[in-house]
Amino acid sequence: MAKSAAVSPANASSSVAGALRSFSQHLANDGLRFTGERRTIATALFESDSHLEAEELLLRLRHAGSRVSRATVYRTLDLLVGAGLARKVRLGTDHNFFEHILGRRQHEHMVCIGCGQVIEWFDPQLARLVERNTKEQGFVAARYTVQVFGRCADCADSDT
Amino acid sequence: MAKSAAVSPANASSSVAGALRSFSQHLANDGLRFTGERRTIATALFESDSHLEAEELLLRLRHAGSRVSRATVYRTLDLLVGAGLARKVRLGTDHNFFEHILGRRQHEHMVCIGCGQVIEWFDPQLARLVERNTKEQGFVAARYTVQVFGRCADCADSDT
DNA sequence: CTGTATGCAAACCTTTTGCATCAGT
DNA sequence: ACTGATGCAAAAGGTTTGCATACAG
Repeated sequence: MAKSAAVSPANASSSVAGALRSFSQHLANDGLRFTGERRTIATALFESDSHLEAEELLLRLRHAGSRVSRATVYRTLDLLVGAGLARKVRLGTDHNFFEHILGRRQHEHMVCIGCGQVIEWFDPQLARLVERNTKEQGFVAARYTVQVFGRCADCADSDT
Repeated sequence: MAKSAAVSPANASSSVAGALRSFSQHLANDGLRFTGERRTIATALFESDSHLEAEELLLRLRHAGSRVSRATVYRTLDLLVGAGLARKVRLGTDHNFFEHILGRRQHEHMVCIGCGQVIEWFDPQLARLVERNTKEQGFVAARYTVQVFGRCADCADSDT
């Protein structure tokens, strides 16, 4: 699927390049190196159009002929999160998902407990609501996540 | 701390009894047994005034002289969640917390990344917001959780 | 009595880590 | 060259499971 220097999501390719540049700079700022493995992993995440688990990402890279190790995948994903270029989210399972942040506004997830489908949603009022409640406590929020579990339209229909 | 048939949170003792009754009925409905271990574990959770990890609960029971096994603690906590008497929440760490639902309205959590303190909060608009957004997708929500991470008032102050 | 539940310890699974080797800068 | 990065495999840590034994209904 993902070739070495893939072209993929056409309209996103320029932002992928920009994100890689940004990642590289973040690394340099911290005296860290922009290695081939890091570029490969970051690219795979940036080109993915939704949340991805570490194992799935590793599999894709392996299928594409890359020899990166599982450890490096985890280490790099953490670096991406630290650089503010990705987000780590829990969706009810026992492992994490990662999703890049490429100019998309923050969104939350609805997880269907019937078919596993994940729907992204956004409500401008949510941030305000969180802001209001944290401020009330003198709490300085850095980030927040919302997960809704239930049944999607299709699965709800088949409930008779 | 928690004696065998402790008196504890005075004002809650009657609801603890009610919750135990409810648990017992749920079990009976499913052809399951209300064993001594299940009563012990459920009581410990019901008497706890906030979120508790399985390991901490096990420790408390052991200190109180109980011989329940870790496996039974996990199995029983899951039963309680299934019975709608408890909630399993993730607060950023790699393990779950459990909190009983004894007539308290649903609340969300703010976790301080400085001192680990967890603040509970509630906003009547939140449920409406979630409801509105799920309905928009034809999604039937069963439950939702919100976690906010940041620095509490004290920790924010010590940031210079 | 019958079928569940328990305890124990081993298994699981994702994520992390130690260490020798490799490669950016 | 210097120092950080990688791969491998083992360790970790919370949670689950298989199985023989022990009880609730």
